[in-house]
Amino acid sequence: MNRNVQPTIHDIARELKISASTVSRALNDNPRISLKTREKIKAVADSLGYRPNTLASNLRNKKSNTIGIVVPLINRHFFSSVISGVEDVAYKAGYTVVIAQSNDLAAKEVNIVQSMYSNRVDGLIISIAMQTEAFDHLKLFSKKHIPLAFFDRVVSEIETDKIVVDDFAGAYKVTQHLIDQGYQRIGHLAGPQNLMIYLHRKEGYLEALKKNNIPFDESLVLINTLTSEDGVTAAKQLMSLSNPPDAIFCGNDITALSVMIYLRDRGIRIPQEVGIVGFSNEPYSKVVSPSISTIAQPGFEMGQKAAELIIRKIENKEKTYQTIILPTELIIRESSYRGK
Amino acid sequence: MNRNVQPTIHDIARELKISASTVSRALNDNPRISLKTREKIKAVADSLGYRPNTLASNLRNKKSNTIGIVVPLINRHFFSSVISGVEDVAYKAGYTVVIAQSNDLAAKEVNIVQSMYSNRVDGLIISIAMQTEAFDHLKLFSKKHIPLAFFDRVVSEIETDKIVVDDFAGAYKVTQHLIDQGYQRIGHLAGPQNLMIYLHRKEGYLEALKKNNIPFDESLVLINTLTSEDGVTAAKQLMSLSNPPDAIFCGNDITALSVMIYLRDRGIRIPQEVGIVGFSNEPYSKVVSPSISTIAQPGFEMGQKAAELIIRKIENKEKTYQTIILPTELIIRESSYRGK
DNA sequence: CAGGATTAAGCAATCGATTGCATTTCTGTT
DNA sequence: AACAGAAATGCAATCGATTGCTTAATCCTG
Repeated sequence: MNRNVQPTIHDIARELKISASTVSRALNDNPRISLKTREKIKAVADSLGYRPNTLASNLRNKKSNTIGIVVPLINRHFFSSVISGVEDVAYKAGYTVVIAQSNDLAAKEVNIVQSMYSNRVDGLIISIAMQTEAFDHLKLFSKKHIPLAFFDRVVSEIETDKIVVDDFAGAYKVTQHLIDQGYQRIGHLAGPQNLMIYLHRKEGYLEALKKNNIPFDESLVLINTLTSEDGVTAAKQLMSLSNPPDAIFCGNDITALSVMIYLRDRGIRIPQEVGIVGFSNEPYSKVVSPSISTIAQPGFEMGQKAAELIIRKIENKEKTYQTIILPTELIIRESSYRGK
Repeated sequence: MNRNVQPTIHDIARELKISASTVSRALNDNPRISLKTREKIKAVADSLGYRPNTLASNLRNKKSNTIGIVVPLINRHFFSSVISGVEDVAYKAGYTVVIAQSNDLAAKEVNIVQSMYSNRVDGLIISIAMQTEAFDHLKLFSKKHIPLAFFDRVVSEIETDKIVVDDFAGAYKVTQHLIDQGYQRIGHLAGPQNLMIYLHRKEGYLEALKKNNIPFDESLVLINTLTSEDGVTAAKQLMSLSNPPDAIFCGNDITALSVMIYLRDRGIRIPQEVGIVGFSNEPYSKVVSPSISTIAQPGFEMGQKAAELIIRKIENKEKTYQTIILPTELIIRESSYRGK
């Protein structure tokens, strides 16, 4: 009954007894077609409810006007902020954004990236999964000269655009802050050291200790995957040391929160007895009690920058790669402030 | 220098001196092609680094294997959870997810939806913008028989699949809870009444009052857009009444939090003097102090359900429309618990 | 070993939009 | 009226994968 079919330029052409090429040109406002016919064609297009088939256009033009973005987990404030930033810029520039989440699984990441390649995305923005340690799926993009940009969790062995925050400086700042507050034995929950961000955070921490002549105690640094549960496990381990820490720099706010709750439930006063700082400034860190000191990362801006960079590459306005290091901001809150 | 070109089935065909159709069939494991040639072809495909061009395939098959999802704001826990759920199911079923955010602007929503149509998404999942009041852009989908599903913020005048939570029951439960706790004058911050969710929440609230023979006082119900700022403004207005409320049912957790902070800063004790409840169970609601009582909405599950429904429609396994009403859960926390 | 049955593979059109080159139509001039 | 030159439009191939219909190759059996 109902015509399910979607009209094409040929339908418009038939209606007006002209050729499809004229219709195509008219709809693209090509001056080769007289204004009069152009208007006539557009009127018919409207009346038929014509909408260009982007697929066909993309195939012919070898351009999908699509940017892919791969994140470990969409449902995470930092990442959804980045996506939001990418979408914001991409939309304004006429690009569609395709998203996928790796769930921090290397295997899924490989699949996703290959599927994005098959979908012929014009560019790919990615923050790699925790487990990812082989990069052939990503090298494919650079090999084929398809623009690729990393953000946050970057791969150092692939030369391309990168947007990161200054993790080292952030970690240094936050550690120095703990020291300024009079904390003496500062522990650190670090993330997987194959990821630069966590390595840099640990290095910033170590550097701050060194600058302040605080001896490094290996037993105070624990490496795990920084889940909520990891935080509890680590807190248990740290506090059962014969000489437990009086402050803990957690690799992210998720562990900072779970560590804090664990300590609180054990009757340990924060920040009086133990100081806690996190990293990332999750929305809840500001409103929990005590509120959590942390390092703010400009997620939305990272997304915007990543999108801008990749679009410049796609449109060939830029040839050279750059690494943009965005500044972080130390946010001092209750969990580490003893009024000094 | 470097061949930037991506090999096609024709390249494989030329290599083996066979026809492209055979290659196509072989790669799709069509039994019409002998196992021997199939393997030969796959080997060559591998060695050339062949990846099918999904664009071409989609054009020919009139199917994009893509599902569009439009949300007001990606960067919002409930919505990113839904997206995550959609992505989860879609990925497993071989679909790509295209996202866009309307920023709660009707005009942007219209643009996005039209662009998704042009991109020939196989189905569209959407939660409409607050301001959206005309629905021609969405009717386009139902008119063309392209599967469409609403979640959360649905349009009642379009008949299609819908996934909502039981806002009425949730609001009833949470209001009844306040009454059980001994609160007598219960105010309500409501959202725009053109959106069913907010209308239903208000109705659930009214019904609970009625069932408990509590007279309805119009001055206790304020309608706004439920931003953080709206919460403060509303709290000010409510508390300056000659007979202010002793409890406030906020239309979402965002306003619940801002109302709570406003009251706290004015020295009003929560829950002793004023009880607060929210709606949506944002991640921070559990960890703020006092923690906020709220209604949990299963965002991830909504996304999964929406994806399942729309995929069934896309693949023609289901003809009839359904409205799935997911149950909500009342989570009683400190902000409204006086130990009764 | 002929001839039908079976198996394997190729031809060419198709999806819808785009574009280089060719053709038609119009305009103005002598 | 005829014609050059400009203006307007059309033809047909292309992008890469798919598929109905044929054709070619191989097999089997009397």
